Amino acid sequence: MKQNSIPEVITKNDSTKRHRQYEKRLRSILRAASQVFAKEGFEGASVRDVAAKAKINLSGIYYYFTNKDELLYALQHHTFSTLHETLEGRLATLRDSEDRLKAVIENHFELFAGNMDDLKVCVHELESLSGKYYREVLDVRRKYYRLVRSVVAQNLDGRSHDVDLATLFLYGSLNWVYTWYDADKNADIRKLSDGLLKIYMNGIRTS
Amino acid sequence: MKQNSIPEVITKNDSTKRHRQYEKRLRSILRAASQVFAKEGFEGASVRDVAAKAKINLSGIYYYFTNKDELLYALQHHTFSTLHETLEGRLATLRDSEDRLKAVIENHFELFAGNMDDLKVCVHELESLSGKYYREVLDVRRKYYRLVRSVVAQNLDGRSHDVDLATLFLYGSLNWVYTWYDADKNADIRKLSDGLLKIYMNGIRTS
DNA sequence: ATATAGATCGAACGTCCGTTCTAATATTAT
DNA sequence: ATAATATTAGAACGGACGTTCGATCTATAT
Repeated sequence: MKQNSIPEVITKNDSTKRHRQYEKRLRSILRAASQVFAKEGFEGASVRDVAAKAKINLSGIYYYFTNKDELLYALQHHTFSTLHETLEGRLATLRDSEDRLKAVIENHFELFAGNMDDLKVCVHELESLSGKYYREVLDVRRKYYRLVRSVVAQNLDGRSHDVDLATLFLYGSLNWVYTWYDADKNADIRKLSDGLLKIYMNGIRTS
Repeated sequence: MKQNSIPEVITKNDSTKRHRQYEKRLRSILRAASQVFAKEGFEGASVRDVAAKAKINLSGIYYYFTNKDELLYALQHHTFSTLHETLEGRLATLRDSEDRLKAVIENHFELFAGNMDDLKVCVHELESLSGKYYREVLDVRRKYYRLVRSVVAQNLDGRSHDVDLATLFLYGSLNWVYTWYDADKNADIRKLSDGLLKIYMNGIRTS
């Protein structure tokens, strides 16, 4: 039943009991990998740790994934794709430029709050892959970047800001969150979103 | 001649030839470590790589540093201290709140441009140390954070922003720079500083 | 019930890593 | 010159790591 080397691409909608078991295991491994990578870093984490957390034998991992890199690849590809897709979904119904910028920020923060480990691994291990894996993840990242950039550009319209610079500053605020966010202290995600939106739109001068 | 286990704290101003040689070697090792850690990540980098880049024997490293962690500690402690000290120096003569905020941003970006590897290692390996090493670096980071925070607070004065949130968003923009900065493309550091200052102060709405 | 393919497991291999130990060399002090 | 000390060098250790392999177990199909 083992399929493609790229787990995202599910071959057939084979909904046998076996297939469902397979997918369940695969997801549980990815969840374990996400937790371990987030805690130890990709290089510092061992496949043995992932196996232990997923309650599977070490070699069992290699039945589902061809190597350690592919674990990170699957994680990053899936998470960045989700980030991009959910944002596209939100933007589809919005026309007002400020609403769209708000959607960008809320989408990022809400997805982060719901998948802290995933987002942290994505943001912190940007350079841990290489070759084909790296390039494919980079493609998705670029798609997401372009989408965010287009929303920023729409808000900038006519003003003398460098679009990429403005986008990257926003990116920084969004991505840095994993280093300080505390689920207890910063429970209210909407407050974070509003705070950033206000500052980014109007600056810290306005109240 | 080997001194304290914490290289920052130079014991005596022993200016013998030997001592000067010792310090030179020590700095060359730190520079090598900075380059290797920036490229491979702290966990991914090997002490052998650092030794090779510093053109010293592997065991030579252990004459100057007690272990690999101490290399990172020395690097981070020194760089964060510098960041803090240079900012304090700049702020000493400035009273206007916007000027002071500008100093924060310029200080960070200029120091980054001049020591890309150091800053990257500092920002990217925030969690790679533990125990005493971690705590001591954290102390310096906190000092720097408080200083930046106080400048932000001064600019916020009376307005309904959360001071920590506002500081952390600024932090994000500042620290994220290592992921995208290209010395050729973004040669003009002052342009970066001005761009961020404008956005952070006035938002993207104003031209 | 038996055959077949899917899934799990235990054990091992080769490699690289951080660190240490001891000997050798270079520099300074007497 | 000789002794003392600072520094470098080479070799090795024990352990952890990613990965592989063949055996074994399990579920499905006939």
